[in-house]
Amino acid sequence: MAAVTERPAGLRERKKQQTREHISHQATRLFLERGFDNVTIAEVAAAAQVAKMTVTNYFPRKEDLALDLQEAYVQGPAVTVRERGPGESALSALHDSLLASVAAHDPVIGFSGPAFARMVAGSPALTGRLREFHDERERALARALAEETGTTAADIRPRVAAMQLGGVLRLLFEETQRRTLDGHPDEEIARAVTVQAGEAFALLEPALGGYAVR
Amino acid sequence: MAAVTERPAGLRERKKQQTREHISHQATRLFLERGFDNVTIAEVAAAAQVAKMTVTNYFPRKEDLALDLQEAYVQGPAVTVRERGPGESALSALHDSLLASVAAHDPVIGFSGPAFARMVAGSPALTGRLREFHDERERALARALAEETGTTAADIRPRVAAMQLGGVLRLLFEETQRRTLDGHPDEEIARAVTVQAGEAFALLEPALGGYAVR
DNA sequence: GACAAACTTAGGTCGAGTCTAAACTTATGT
DNA sequence: ACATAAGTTTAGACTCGACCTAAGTTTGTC
Repeated sequence: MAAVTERPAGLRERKKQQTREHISHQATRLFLERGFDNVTIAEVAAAAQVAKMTVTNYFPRKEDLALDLQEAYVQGPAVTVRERGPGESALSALHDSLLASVAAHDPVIGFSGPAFARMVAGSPALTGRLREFHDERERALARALAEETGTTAADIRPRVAAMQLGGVLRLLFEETQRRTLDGHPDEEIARAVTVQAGEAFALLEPALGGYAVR
Repeated sequence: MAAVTERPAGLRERKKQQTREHISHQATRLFLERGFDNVTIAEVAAAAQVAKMTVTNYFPRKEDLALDLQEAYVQGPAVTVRERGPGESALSALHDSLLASVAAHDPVIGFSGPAFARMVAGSPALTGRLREFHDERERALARALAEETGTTAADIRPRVAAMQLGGVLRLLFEETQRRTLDGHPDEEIARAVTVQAGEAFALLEPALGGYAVR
């Protein structure tokens, strides 16, 4: 049986990856300097020395030039739930995973630095895109919970659970961003958010502590 | 003391209101006929016999031409919580209010008819705007809960509660829309959603049954 | 080295959103 | 009733993101 995931990694693939990163890097630099809405795709293309069309080929939407955490952000919680150990609830798996990310100052949960936070907060297009990510994330989590608890597709239970769990993660993300905008250092934010995470997950405990225990 | 809310209702005000409704009516008609993304603002302006600029004066974003339920949608739950009777929890007030809206086939909670549901589902711009509404709604609800329980602004408790309560309302809205898209009659949908509402609110009962009791 | 496949490029179109200056309409003061 | 101020509508131009196409360039393969 051939390894399907193995990549030949030809010259073309490497060049594409390089071009993609080069464009993304130039774009991020410009966005942080001058704000997302004050930079046009044409300027990004000029800075990266490619055609406008090449930029939009790699990044169909302008927002994707600034937010390339999509995959990790959307799939993270669903993966955490699927990969948790035996005897563990979805709730505690997500709590543990979050605490680890907080301790590591993971950008995916909001530790993106003040400049990035300002860029996002200052652009309706970016906050809108972030909302889409939250939405997809909740749906991915709902699927993970539904397929595990083996209920029918119409059952609302896993969706309510995913809404609450994803919702708490979202609130803590927003909290991290807000404190970053206020100029607090990551260490201090990590301590505060750890406490808030404890409070928030404790509030879900009565409803979800016994749900989805493997 | 003069009644500040009283309006002179001059000719100018009346004409503006008329124009606004006329534009909105023509727009909705065109959108339902041909789909939101297949109608341009210029066409709406032509149908209403005004200048393009007049359309965008009244409706800064194109999506607002189709979604004029904003105010009721966003403020509804916060108002319900503020106006509930003594001894009642926020949870049960919202549950009761929702059941009444379901029984009345209220468009604001998703009973908008198949054509409207198709229009919304078929347009990323509209679903995105709806997400913004959900967001504002949750924040309005969080404010109502926070000012009542008298906690500090940094306290995460009311935000978690608003996330859970607003989230359930959102899930039930989506469920109503989904069933409408599937072609089921309102009566049947109302019965099914009433049951699901019971299940969903019951799931929040352990966490929120004793919270925000007036 | 030739050919096919994949990628990049220039140039154009469309539509939403914004701006401005001028025309028009309603309200107000004498 | 008239003049003038204040508010509204209008045409036209402009920017930008998104999409399309046809031609050109690079990479992979035989």
